[in-house]
Amino acid sequence: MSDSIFKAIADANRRKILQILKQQQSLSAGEIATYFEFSKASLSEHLKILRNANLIFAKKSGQYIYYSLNTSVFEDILTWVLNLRKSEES
Amino acid sequence: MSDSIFKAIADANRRKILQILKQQQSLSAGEIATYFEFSKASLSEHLKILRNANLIFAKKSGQYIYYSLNTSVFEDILTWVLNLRKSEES
DNA sequence: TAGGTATTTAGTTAAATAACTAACTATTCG
DNA sequence: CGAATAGTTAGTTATTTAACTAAATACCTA
Repeated sequence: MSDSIFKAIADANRRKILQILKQQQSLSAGEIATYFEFSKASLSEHLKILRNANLIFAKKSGQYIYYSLNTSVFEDILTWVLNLRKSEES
Repeated sequence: MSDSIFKAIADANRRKILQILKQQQSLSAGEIATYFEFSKASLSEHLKILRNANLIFAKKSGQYIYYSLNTSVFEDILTWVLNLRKSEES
């Protein structure tokens, strides 16, 4: 279970990106940027971290790159949490 | 949903502490320290971060402080993950 | 009370992180 | 081709984080 996932979701802005993508299905980097105050370069860095953690997909189409959630990776976090939550079974 | 929880679980050593406490129910700081290479002062800092995030309980007994998991807080993380995982419902 | 053990706090340092601006790459379209 | 747009990469800087050692606090026991 990759450390990069936990690092990725440790940042509030990145968690916000995930929420936005949950709601909007698929958005270009520029569209995501409209939700934030910081520069596009900063957003690009956040997207890279989310991509490296496999939390989002990127699909290039023309001059745009569309991002969407990779919901399957959340299963891993889920498993981790459930394991700690349950009082029996190691 | 507190940022401090995500920050707390972002560190691999702290996640290891949670796993150890899951298995052992309740351990003193010194007992937890035997699982790690780093100093007791460093461990103490990690425990403080986990305590501030409400992920663990501390109960003083004589000269020892016993730590245990606060499993109820994992419900919050669970809710967060489930919300992102499900494809409908915002 | 003095000495020992357990743990935390204070102060420091090195490494990691998040932001910025500027420059670069890729694509579109006149 | 050349300009405009979208996005990333490079390089810098300030802040945060995780570690260390040393000192402080708290409790126990002879």
